[in-house]
Amino acid sequence: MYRELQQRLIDQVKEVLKSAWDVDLETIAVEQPPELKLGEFALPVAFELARRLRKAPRIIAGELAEKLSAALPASEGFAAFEVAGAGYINVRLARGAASLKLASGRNPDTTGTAGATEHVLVEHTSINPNKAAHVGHLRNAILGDTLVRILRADGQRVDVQNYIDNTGVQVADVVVGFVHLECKSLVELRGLIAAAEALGPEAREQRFDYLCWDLYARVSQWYAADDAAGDKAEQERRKALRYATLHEIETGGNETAEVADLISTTVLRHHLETMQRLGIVYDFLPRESEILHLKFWELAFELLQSSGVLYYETEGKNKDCWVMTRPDARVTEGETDEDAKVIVRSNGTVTYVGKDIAYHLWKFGLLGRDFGYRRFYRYPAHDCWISCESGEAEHPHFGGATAIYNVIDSRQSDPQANVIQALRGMGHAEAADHYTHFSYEMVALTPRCALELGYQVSEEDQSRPYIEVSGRKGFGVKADDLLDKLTAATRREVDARQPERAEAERQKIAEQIAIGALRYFMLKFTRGSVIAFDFKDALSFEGETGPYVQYAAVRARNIFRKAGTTPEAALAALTANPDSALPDSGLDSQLEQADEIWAIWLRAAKRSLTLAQAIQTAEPAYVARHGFQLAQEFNNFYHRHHILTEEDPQRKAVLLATAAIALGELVAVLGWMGIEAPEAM
RNA sequence: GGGCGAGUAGCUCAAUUGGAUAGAGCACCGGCCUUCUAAGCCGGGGGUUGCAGGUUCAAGCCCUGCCUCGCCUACCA
Repeated sequence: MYRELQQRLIDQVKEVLKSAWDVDLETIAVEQPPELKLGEFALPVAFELARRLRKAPRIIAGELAEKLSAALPASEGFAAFEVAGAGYINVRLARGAASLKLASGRNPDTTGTAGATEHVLVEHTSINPNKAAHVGHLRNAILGDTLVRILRADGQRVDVQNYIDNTGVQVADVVVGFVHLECKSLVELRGLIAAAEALGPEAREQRFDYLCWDLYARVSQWYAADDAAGDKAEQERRKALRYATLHEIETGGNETAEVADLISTTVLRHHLETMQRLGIVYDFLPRESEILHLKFWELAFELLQSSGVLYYETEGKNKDCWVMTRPDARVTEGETDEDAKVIVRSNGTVTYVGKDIAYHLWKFGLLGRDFGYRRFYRYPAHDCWISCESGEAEHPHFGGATAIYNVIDSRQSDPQANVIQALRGMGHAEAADHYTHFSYEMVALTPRCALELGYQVSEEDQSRPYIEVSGRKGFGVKADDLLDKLTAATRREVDARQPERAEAERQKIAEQIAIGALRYFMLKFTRGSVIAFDFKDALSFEGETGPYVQYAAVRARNIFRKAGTTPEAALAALTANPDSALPDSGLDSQLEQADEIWAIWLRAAKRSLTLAQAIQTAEPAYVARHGFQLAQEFNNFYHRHHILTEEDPQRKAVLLATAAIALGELVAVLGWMGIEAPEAM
């Protein structure tokens, strides 16, 4: 609602400027005064006009305020226009009227920026299926899932994809590990997996993706051939084995490929289970194996050639390669562009970026070919599909999106830019414009955390603020370990605070709080900052944390339970009495007198503004902050006003309605972040 | 060398994208549980926003030049 009033104000300011002074301004800055008592909007526009109109800002502000006051009557919700400071115009809302609107449910989520016609495709998680998920993958999945939730809250149609690179070198490395280091046959591997699965989810360390974690690190070490048997020749032999294995996997139809498929599929299932613990689900899992076998690249190659995006290099270091000019390249006429991006190598094989271009043509429905589909994983509410060469006859259609978001860390910004450049070069400007690389910085470990986990940390690394996580080195915090640790910590608290509750209930609450803590932790940082992970911060449940926000919601719920009423009834009671909106009546005067009560209504009114900002800037941290601030305001309100013992019925009605609005807003915002408000804490 | 990101309180981070006195959390110090749950509330100290210029009525934010750190920049995927 705040957003709509802000837009109304901007439009009116433009109109007044035009009619009174014949001034056109592109943008009108609107902000909020530093203190709530000064008003809800502040216009600094008079400063901008001072020179132009040859008048002091305060004079202009006074004249403008008067004209706005006449043009925007109280019936629209604006109560006063006041000149303040050196020339600001502060705008006050009619608090009672605004609150009544909110109480009657006129506070839409949707921003109206995209509309329901947009078909959005969000890709996130995309973990190489060769080892257990770690804390870095959690940031990706939580950011991606939250993006999906806020886009859906905005009314957009969103499909969620998790890309699976099941034929890449990372999977090949684990295949080399099982086949050549562990000397396991396909049959033996099947037995090993069955045995590991039979131990159940409690035997974390024996779980297959955990075994792969260790093996992957061992293989990476083994390639270096700096062990006893190793020399230069041995190193070459091992490297050759690596690429031969990769080649067999890419080609398919052999036992090596079957081993790879078994490994990647098993690990993938564990990733889906891990993410499901956090409430993260997917609609479709496109795999690289199908991009290869269904010849997506061959089609894309023709399109790239005919559009002139790719050209055959005849000279220089990229001789005999098909290359592409980089987006920011400065190419001089007649000279060889040595900096060009190689898409097809001189041996005829295609690079990762090439395959990615083909895949993205499919995403926008520009390739002219589709995957086969079959059901792969069952969620309580829906099926998750996976790509295959020829699948089920009846299936949903994925791809053909009008806008896409790729949640991928900032290290991939270069290849991402290459894909966008290719789309643009092929004449798909529309697609390129709606391609968002949702970029974020990595999660690293603090040196203290690394030492705590028992890793060897060099002197140099110890002096750094953080150390990069590395799957190759087996260096990192596994997602399930972190979740287990968090849940154990929340469970101890819940056991102490809620001893009378049943075991199953306590466990459920503990898990909800653990998820709240983890998801909020990953969302509170803006995308551009590296998260230096530390158990001390992640296991904190006080201050700016998920549990803090959850606790505020639980407190609000307790009020209604003990009062024997519901939030809906409290809001209905408020709106049932139309006189309450009049000045000097209960509602308006109470809100005027108590900024800490009004603060909650105002925060609730900013719902769509927050959503719009979060979407426009692709920054979920705005949502996290909005939730935290609301929780702070609610806790403040909670302490100052004791609702159940309030004797004045009119006053009690306002306080109850305020709690109702706070609760509704807290639950909604937590929902955007994929966090539940527990029954008790 | 080029590209991207970061540099703000002791620590971890914000700052409505150029606006009023740069804000939170943690840590530290001091108060508040016979109350709708203290996973909470109130108060306190703590800042030359990496450095130097510039643009502007107004700069943490924009421009120029430096400094420090991280990532990317391969016919790896």
